[in-house]
Amino acid sequence: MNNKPEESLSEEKRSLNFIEAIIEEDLQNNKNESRVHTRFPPEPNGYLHIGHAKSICLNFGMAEKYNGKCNLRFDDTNPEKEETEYVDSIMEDVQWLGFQWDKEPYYASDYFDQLYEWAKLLIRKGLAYVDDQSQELISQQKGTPTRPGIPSPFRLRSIEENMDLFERMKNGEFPNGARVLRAKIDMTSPNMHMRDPVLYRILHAEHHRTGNTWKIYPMYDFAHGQSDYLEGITHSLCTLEFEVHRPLYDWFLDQLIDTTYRPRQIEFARLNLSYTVMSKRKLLELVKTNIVNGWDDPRMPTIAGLRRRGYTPASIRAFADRIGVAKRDNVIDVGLLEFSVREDLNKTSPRVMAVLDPVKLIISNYPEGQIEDLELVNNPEDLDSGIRMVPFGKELYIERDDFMVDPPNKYFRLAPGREVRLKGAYVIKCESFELDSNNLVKTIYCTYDVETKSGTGSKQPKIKGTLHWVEASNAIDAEVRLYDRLFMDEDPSGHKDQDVIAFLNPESLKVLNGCKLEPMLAKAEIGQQFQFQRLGYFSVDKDSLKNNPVFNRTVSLKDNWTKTKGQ
RNA sequence: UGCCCGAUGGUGUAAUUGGCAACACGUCUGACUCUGGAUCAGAAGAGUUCAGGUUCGAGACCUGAUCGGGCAACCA
Repeated sequence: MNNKPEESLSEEKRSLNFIEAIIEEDLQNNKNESRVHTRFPPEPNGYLHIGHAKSICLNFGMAEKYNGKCNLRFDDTNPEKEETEYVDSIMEDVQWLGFQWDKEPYYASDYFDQLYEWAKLLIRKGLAYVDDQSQELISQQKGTPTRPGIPSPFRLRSIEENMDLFERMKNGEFPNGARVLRAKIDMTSPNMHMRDPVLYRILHAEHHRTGNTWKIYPMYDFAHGQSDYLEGITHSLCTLEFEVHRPLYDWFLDQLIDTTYRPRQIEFARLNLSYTVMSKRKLLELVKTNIVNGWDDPRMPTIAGLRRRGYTPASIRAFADRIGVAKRDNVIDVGLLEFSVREDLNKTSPRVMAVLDPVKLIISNYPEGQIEDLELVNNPEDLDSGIRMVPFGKELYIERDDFMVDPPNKYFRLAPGREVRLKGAYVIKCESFELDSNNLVKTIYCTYDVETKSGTGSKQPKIKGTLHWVEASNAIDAEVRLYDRLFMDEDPSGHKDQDVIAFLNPESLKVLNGCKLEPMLAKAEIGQQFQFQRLGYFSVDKDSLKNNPVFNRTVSLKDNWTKTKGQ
């Protein structure tokens, strides 16, 4: 596990976040035998995104830090939305991030029998009843946050009748929506969740694991706390919107369990990222409407998308570490995520030469037909990475951006009469250039000075600019995909009157063909990562073909020139 | 107009029993550089939403207000 940034952060005396403070207090008080057992409880109804990554790092992180355990539990109580495809992707993503759950993955559906028994216990205790009313009626009677609700006419049904009806619900005697099982709590509670919440609904649907054995399914509230209890969870971390559910979480446990052991729900603020949408519903919509190419489209904030984009597990963990946890709403600058990958990739990825927008450069005084192999350092940040040979010759490609016919004086690159260093090769001087019929530069003619050869050359003049290049006859062609933020608005979901679609960035994907790469890249394998010198970090996409590798730009290098240029 | 949360530089997070606000990203200088990257050195930027109160002393405690978020799915 590459966790250098994490290490360096934790070496300093880091103050505790509010969850760590609670855990340490519990530990001191010997609460729950001083165990720490957390869980990551996704619903398998979509792919995990960077917001889940925060939760994963938190839950598994707390377990690691306090020598505890962390379960993976699928919260699969709604068969209509859940699929095994999602279960698989979630397991893959959690492991890819570098975490391993305790024992086997668990499922709320593992507890359906126990939950059913508990529901009957509630009925026997006179704390639950079957309501025959329609959804609309129940919702009307619920009142509003400012107005108390009124009791259902079925609230006073006998225990026997409730038991009978509930069993028949279970047996599938009634159609969807005909009846529900409700807790009998308080229809006037200021907390809407305590106004006789629904415990079970009738759903004639096939469940991804239990198939057709169940005709009734528990609601989240009736399943979550009890599942925590059954798994021995001590600290049940969830996001802020569940804060008002906590009294109910505790109420069920108090009614159903008589041990002193209790899991405790603690809420934290979910992650928001600028220029990004995070709701599963909206992400699903992007996928379904083909605005992006699937859940793992590199523009998606999904873990699968980030992975395909070239983000590393270590960089995401470092990111999660840096953003911290608290209870106030927050919007993290995507720049911080980008910083985290750059930081990681800078130390680990080999440098290579790639010209994305090639223009031909001819060195007039270089021997015709001569090719020489030059030694290039693979990664100056990691001397163990060694060197490689790169062919150099009379005809090269350089980046179109690296030549200007009439440059401003702060331009350190090539221009008529100016000198520049070719990375790892020679200093060249531009003598002339040729335009095509569209007035675009077609060929640049230079001369070189043999004496200036990198490393061995006797002349090492001070030269401001260094360009990357690729020798023409040995270059391989590639497709390069440049990604930009998917949305142009800082807070695309923050507009009540407009859908996020209105803020899509039309230039979020630019596909470049005919890019020229140094020959060793022909052997690059899917998922491999490189720094294209002076351009950014790129990783080999799964769409790559034998003779047409495809590279995704993970993130560009920081670039002061674009900044100066823009001023 | 009910209940529950929250409020600290541009953005996040910190300040352990109250002792004159720290760290990271970003921004701006400068050095260095065969990546306008990295690295290194430095700077600017908040007096902690507001008003009262407790105290020798409050970002921390109390009261009230303001602002923001959440809660009325047979979703999670």
